[in-house]
Amino acid sequence: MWMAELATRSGLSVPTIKYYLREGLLPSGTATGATRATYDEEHVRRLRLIRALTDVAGLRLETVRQVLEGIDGAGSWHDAVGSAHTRLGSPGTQTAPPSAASVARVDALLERQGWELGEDHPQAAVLARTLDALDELEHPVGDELLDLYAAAMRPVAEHEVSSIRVGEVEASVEAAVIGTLVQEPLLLAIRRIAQENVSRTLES
Amino acid sequence: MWMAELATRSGLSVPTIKYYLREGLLPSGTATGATRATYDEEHVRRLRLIRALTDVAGLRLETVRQVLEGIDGAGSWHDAVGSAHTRLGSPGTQTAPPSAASVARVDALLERQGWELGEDHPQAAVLARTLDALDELEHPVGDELLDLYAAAMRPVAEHEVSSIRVGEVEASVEAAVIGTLVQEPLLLAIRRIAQENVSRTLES
DNA sequence: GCTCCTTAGATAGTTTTACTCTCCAATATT
DNA sequence: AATATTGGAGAGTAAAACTATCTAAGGAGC
Repeated sequence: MWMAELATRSGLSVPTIKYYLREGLLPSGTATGATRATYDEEHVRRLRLIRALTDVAGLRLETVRQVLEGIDGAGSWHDAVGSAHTRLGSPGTQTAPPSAASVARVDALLERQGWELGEDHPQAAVLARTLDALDELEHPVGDELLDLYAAAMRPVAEHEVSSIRVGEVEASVEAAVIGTLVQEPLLLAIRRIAQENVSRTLES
Repeated sequence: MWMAELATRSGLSVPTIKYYLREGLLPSGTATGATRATYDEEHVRRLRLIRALTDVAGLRLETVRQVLEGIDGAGSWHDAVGSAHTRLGSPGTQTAPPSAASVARVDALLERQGWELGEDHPQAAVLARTLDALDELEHPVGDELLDLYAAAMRPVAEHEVSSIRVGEVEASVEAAVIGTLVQEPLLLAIRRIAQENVSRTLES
């Protein structure tokens, strides 16, 4: 298909797609001359993934680019998710290093849960920095809440990982990123709904 | 304290604080003349909350402003969280209305869980739109995953809500917003760490 | 072959968000 | 009285994500 069809199929404008090509988010089509190129279903899928990662998961384009590079270079679920997590850092703009106390608390959590993580893992840093932020707000969270979160996420993670590992590795690498990033709003929305219902029950 | 001290105490620059004042994110200090005003601890707290909501929870300033208005006007946990959720919509930029099929699936989920929610609740819309997005990515999620998420979030929500209701209502309204929004990265980071560990276990 | 239309590729312009800077007159401080 | 700081207002800036324009080269229809 040509550019015009790619635009209608993906629901994006031609200038936007050109912009994504320039930014390295979308691979070039197959050139059929100096001013012509054809695109395939893979390009449509890629565009839909880009929009899901920006609109649904709330990632910035630069982060999307790095995540996509990770997809293209990964050889397994573990690779893909690890790569995505490495690029992600935090959802916000935090960059300051976490306090030693919070890092120790995260290490203790991993120890209690029997979880292993490489040195300087970005999610561990996010965890520690968020603990710092909550302390500064005079709203510290206890280890029991962290353990509760871990206990809640363990079966979720088990189901999510195992449900993806049925297909072949190549396709499942993309599925890994979708399962991790695009499903996040699902989990958060359900948490918020649950909170409101608990709150309503206690109120009356 | 004066502006200069407020700046050092909050870690923000004077122009940034002036900007927040202009944008209605921070209430004015007590004027002691035409060109002087004093600020108190409440201002320091408010600034720290603003930075946590932007840097940690990833909210835009306009959303922060609406959430803060909700805090100031709320009379209970339920009010505060409900107001925050109303302003939030989705983390990304989604605005299109969800499909009828997804809305029906969300209604069925609420029914199965015994949860009630007002008409057109924003989190229900986020849920439905995310289901649509996952369908378009040819990565549909089943009702069993939604139920698993709900089962995982139920005890989490119960703990979070009940642990806040110990103090008086006034202060707990702010705690409600912090507990909901600022703790989100904690939950997501722990989910990602859990996923990596499950993945590592299955890999070897 | 000729005309018209679309396209690749490049450059420049726009919009939004979140600041950051500059002024000015009025105070405080010294 | 001299100097420094502040409140308030307006303009300027930087980054992100598009959006528009331009040019020359094809290709499609006649």
